[in-house]
Amino acid sequence: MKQNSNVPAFLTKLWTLVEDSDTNEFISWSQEGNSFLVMNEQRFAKEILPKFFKHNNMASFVRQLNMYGFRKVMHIDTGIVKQERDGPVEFQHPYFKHGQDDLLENIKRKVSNARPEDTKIKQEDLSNILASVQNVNGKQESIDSRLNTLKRDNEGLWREISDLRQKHSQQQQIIKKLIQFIVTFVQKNRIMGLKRKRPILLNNNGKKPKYIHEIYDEPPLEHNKPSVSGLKNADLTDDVVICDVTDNDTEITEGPSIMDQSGDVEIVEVFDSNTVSQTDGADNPGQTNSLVFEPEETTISTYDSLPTSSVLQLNKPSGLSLEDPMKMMDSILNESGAISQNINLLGKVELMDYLDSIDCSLEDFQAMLYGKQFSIDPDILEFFSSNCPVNLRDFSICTA
Amino acid sequence: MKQNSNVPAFLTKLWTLVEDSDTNEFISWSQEGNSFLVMNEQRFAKEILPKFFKHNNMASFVRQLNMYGFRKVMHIDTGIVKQERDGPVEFQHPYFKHGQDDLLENIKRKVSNARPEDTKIKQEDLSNILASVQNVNGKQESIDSRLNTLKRDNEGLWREISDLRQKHSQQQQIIKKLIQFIVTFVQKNRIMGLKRKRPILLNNNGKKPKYIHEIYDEPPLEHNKPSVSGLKNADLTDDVVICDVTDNDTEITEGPSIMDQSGDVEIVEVFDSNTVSQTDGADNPGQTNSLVFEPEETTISTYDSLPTSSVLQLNKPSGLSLEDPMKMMDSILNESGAISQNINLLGKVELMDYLDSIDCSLEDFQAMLYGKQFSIDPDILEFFSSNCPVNLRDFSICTA
Amino acid sequence: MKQNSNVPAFLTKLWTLVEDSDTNEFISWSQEGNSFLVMNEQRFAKEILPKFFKHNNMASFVRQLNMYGFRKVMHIDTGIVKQERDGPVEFQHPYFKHGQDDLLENIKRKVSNARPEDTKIKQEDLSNILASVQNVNGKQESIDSRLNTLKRDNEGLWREISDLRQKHSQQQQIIKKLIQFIVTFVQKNRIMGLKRKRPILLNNNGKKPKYIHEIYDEPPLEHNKPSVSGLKNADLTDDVVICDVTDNDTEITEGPSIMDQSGDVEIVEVFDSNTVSQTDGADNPGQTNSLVFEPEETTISTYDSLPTSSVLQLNKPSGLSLEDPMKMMDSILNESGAISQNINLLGKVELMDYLDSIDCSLEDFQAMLYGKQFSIDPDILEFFSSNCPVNLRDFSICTA
DNA sequence: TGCGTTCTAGAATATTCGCAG
DNA sequence: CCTGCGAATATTCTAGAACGC
Repeated sequence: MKQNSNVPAFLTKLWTLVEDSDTNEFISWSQEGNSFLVMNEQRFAKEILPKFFKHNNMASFVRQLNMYGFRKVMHIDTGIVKQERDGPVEFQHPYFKHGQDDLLENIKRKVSNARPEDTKIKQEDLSNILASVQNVNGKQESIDSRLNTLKRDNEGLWREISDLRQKHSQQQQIIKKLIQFIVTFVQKNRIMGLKRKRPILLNNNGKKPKYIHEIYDEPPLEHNKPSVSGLKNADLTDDVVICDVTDNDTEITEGPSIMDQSGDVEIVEVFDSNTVSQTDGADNPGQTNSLVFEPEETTISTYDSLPTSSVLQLNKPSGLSLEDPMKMMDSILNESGAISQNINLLGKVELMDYLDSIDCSLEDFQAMLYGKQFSIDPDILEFFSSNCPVNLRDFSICTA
Repeated sequence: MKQNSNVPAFLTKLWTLVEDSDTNEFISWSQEGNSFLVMNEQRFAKEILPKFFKHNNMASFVRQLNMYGFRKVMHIDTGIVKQERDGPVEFQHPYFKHGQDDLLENIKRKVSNARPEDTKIKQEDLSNILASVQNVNGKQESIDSRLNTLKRDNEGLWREISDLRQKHSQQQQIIKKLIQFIVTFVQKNRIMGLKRKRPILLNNNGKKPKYIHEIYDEPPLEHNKPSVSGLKNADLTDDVVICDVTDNDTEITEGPSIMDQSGDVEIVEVFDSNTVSQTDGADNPGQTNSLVFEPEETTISTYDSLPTSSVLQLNKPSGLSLEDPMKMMDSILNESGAISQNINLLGKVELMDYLDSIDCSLEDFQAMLYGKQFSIDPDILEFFSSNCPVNLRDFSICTA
Repeated sequence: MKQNSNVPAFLTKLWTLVEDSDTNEFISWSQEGNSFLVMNEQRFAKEILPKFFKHNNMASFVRQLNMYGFRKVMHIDTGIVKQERDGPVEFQHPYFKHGQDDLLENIKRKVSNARPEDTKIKQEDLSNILASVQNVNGKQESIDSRLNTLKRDNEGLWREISDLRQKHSQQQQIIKKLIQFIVTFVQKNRIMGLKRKRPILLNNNGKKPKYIHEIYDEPPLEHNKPSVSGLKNADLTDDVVICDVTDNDTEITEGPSIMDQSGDVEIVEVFDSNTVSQTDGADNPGQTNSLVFEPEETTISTYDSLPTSSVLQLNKPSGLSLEDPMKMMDSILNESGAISQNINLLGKVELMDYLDSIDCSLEDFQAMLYGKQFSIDPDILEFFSSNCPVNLRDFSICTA
């Protein structure tokens, strides 16, 4: 009995056992040769098995058969309680056939790996799934807290933005007020100063009171009407009347006296504004005009097209016109789209009328006046000192 | 007779039993061959069954038949005639037919449903849960990345807001400086020009009442009418009335005297401002006052309550007062709560004293000059009315 | 042999078997009475078992024993001495004891509940896992919606910020324009008004070149000194010198001619500008220049120390100078880094040239009215130059 | 590690019991 | 009472597992 190759001992022993004719009394091939029979189970176990194995238990033998894949062949009479001896026990295996010992090597012993594949895999799956779920849960908590953080963050952002919006709005208000103020101020200033740039008519008669009377008592009625109706002629009723003091010795005499005190030189300019040039172009050289007083066209082009090149503006006489600021303001308004209404303030006919009248008196007044020291209205000061309860600390200007 | 394959013993035994001609006496095929008959139930159970099974109970036999899906074939007379008992018992099964033993393997024994329902459901559940968990995991990754994106987004937002805050602060600083500048500028300008708008009292003779009468009682009424055409004719009666001091030798004489001292020209202003009214209230009719020089109340109400009706402001003589800008600035400050300190600059008593003194000379100075009506350059008006297409609605200034 | 209660047949049969003294040859209680012995296994199986069971297999008997929890009692010699084969087989069960048949009911047959333990536990796990997964799913939906909400929120925030940015930019533009405007305005105003504030020399001879010499060569030196040393005295050398044209009949006569046409009064100003000094550098001492027109150094230092005491400024005649606003604006521009270029506008040589020419005419004009020279309060200048740390680079105004 | 032995358990079928219709 | 079926048990075959070699 040789066992070559890697065929388990049990198989070779079994093969030998079944082949051996000496044991045919207890164990032998079936007739078809594809199975074997154990005739007298009890005697076989007690007498034969011990010769080949370490035991005499039919059970152990059967266990081995099962372990190698042998199956018991069921008989119809199985289960019948036979008083006498039991019928033979038959086992078969696809690779256990008579005369074909070479098939034995195909018979493999079973290994206990069936279960793990099934149940344990499920367990592993369960464990994995469980772990996965818990993992997801943990992550979810993290996500949740992060979400809450983000949510609070966003709320903070909204508050910030709201704050910024408010601040912006406040600034906008400030700017608006500022612009309003500036517009008004410029208007005022213009009324007072801008007109001055215009040619001043020397009131040859020297009778300013008289002139005033003329203006307000007599002529005013005349030039007021046109100014009410139209816009532009009113301007012609211009402003100031300048008398060249150089011609006037007495004045000159006085001037120097002042000059001696202030240490400044006197310059006597004779302004002629476009107004004058328009009405009395012959008298006013165009050059002078364009240089000093032609605010309209020149100025506009200057500011609109070259808002940044102030130098150029300055080089342009018209640029000096006080109309420029207004233009600039206009451009501001245009660009910012913010205060277009203010523009209208000046464009109104009513305004024109009013301004005309104001202009007349103001300019006349200023014409004679500039050069004096001004004082502030105490009331205004008081107003400012008492009318500003609001906290302006943002502006870190400290009062002495 | 061996039963290979996986056909249960019962089926093979049954098949054998029915086929066996030796047992035809007790059990045999029906005539059609699609069912079998048990003739002598009693004897069959006691004599035949034990030869094939471990029992001799017809009940057990029937139980097995039922277990494999066999059904008893009910005869019409079964329930009718009870006397005819012990008639043959007939059972049938779709796959139990005469001569077709190959169909036996289709006959399945009923099994307890517990297992399949249990284990198989678990498998399905496992699959479902696994898929669900994986799905959740996938979603979580998505959520996670979205969270991170949002987080970065928020960080960006914070940076943006920080930037905006900074820019706002910078703007605030700019505006502050601007306001400071303007305040200072206006102060300067005001000192120089603001006062001029006030009526100038001829200081020489101290005949303020006289002057006032001249201005307001006589001529004003006349030139007011044309101004009525505008909005507020009262406005046209404007601010300043300049009487040419040249007419008044004495006055002129006095003016220069002052001038000689301060190095300034003399201006004689006729104020019918509250200042004047305060000092000489009796001489100034309240009407005139409010009309021309009472900037505080009138102006304030005008600007504060009607910030948009600049036209009105302009038409109101008091509106023209350079105090308006200050008021406006004040309102700016008040609202923005920004530059309250600046206010104080003007509120000092020292300032008042100084201003008072300035005022005196200024008014004197103006008195000699004011008297002319001003008009605005129509070109400018036109420019403003036509050159501002931009929408400036943000600034809620409404045109009248 | 009756089997009461619910004790399985096997147990009662076994008990009977063991108890039955007739079978003591094959099966009996152990000496301790806590187990039973099967002496002749083979004979017991073939002779005894069939009498109680439907089989004669020792294996089936053992299987039943195992099924009811009986355990085989291992003998020390088992397996050691094979010769002494077929020694008695011993089984024991905690509730299978001699004389205590009442314990039998405690013996429970094993049911294929390996499943329940396994399957049911799995079921619970499955349920838990399933619930957990569903829970997670629910949370995830919540998170998802919250994420979406946040996302939309963030988008809104971005829009808000974009809006704020735009508004800020618009404001910035407005401010920029405003500053440009103010700069220009101040420039104009300065040219027109500032200069006037300076002492005007009545150029009686009408010799401007000559005038220049006079200013810079002779008188300037005198009043410059005080202004250099202190701040305020220079200011007192006020502004305008007004000459009453009424004195001059001829001029008046000419004026009215114009006036009749334009309806304006003529004003004659006497300017003394830095322009003059530049164009005629040799004639103008640098000192005078720096005093009057070189606002930079001197002015800057002045402003730093007294930023808040505007009152003082007001009280200081020099504070009236229009150069202050420029300085302030300059500081604004410098600090903001925005419009610093505008500053240069005033510092340019071209500008100077231009201003000079303008000044000549302007001053001539003002000469008659202005008579005093203005100077800036150095304190104010200093304040502005040092008190504006804020950066305004956002104002992208470029210098020419 | 693989194989053998033994004990025990799993699984399928078988037998029995009992209940519901 | 019979039929069909659930359920528990029984029987059989096979497998798991522990242990030893």
